[in-house]
Amino acid sequence: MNKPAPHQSGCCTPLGASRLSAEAAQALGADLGLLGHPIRLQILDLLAQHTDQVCVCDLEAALPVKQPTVSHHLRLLREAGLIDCERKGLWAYYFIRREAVAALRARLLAQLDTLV
Amino acid sequence: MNKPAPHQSGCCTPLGASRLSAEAAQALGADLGLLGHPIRLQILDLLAQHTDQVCVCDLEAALPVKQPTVSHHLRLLREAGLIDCERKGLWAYYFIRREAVAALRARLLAQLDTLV
DNA sequence: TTAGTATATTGACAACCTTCGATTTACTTG
DNA sequence: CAAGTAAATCGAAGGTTGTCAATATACTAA
Repeated sequence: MNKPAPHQSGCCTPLGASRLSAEAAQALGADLGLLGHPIRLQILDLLAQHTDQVCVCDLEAALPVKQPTVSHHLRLLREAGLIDCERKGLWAYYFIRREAVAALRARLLAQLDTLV
Repeated sequence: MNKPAPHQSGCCTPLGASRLSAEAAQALGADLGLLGHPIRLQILDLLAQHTDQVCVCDLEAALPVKQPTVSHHLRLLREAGLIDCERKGLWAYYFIRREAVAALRARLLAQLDTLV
């Protein structure tokens, strides 16, 4: 991305680079973007309040979207490592990976702290 | 959204409702979605590391997008109350509203804690 | 008043995301 | 084996979001 010529008049002193690199902002944005969807938040919440595994059919029943959509969001959360599943015959049982959620929480918190 | 008939076979015990209501999930998702963009994160970071106000032209110089795009993201952040600005003649000086960021941080933290 | 400048807004376009019907896959059971 | 079922995947439609050129706005200064 080529920057335009700076202003000629002295409105201000030029800033240094952001502490947050473009790559770091991209990564943090991806984390936040993953969490930033109501269905995914509800899935995480449902899984978080059950110590045992939860069958997909129960998630479908608790959520206001159809089966392929639930499956899609489960995939995104699984690919991000926040949840995992175990297949037992026909059924799939999902569970939250609390250590991954805790790590994500810690990362977000660390970044948010620098903004306050 | 009409739910399909539940399975006939006993794969599991039906879940109760999520602790996170659909509305709460929507609101939390909006908060996260606002933060979940690299340019907005960089803007917040740039403003956060300066105690004084920052001229728009400096933000433009520090970001890899063009002027209207910067203006667009500044508007979203301002409408969310996370930043504000003061116009001085031709120039606009933006600043972070640390108490609003802190409130957002607290809200996110409270919700994330229930997931761990 | 005229020319010039910084920022905001508009409008159009592209990229991305979400959703769901249809289908496939993988399994169980008769 | 064939029939049936749960979940994943595919593919298309619709919606939202991000981007920028062009323009408008609001101000300064000659």
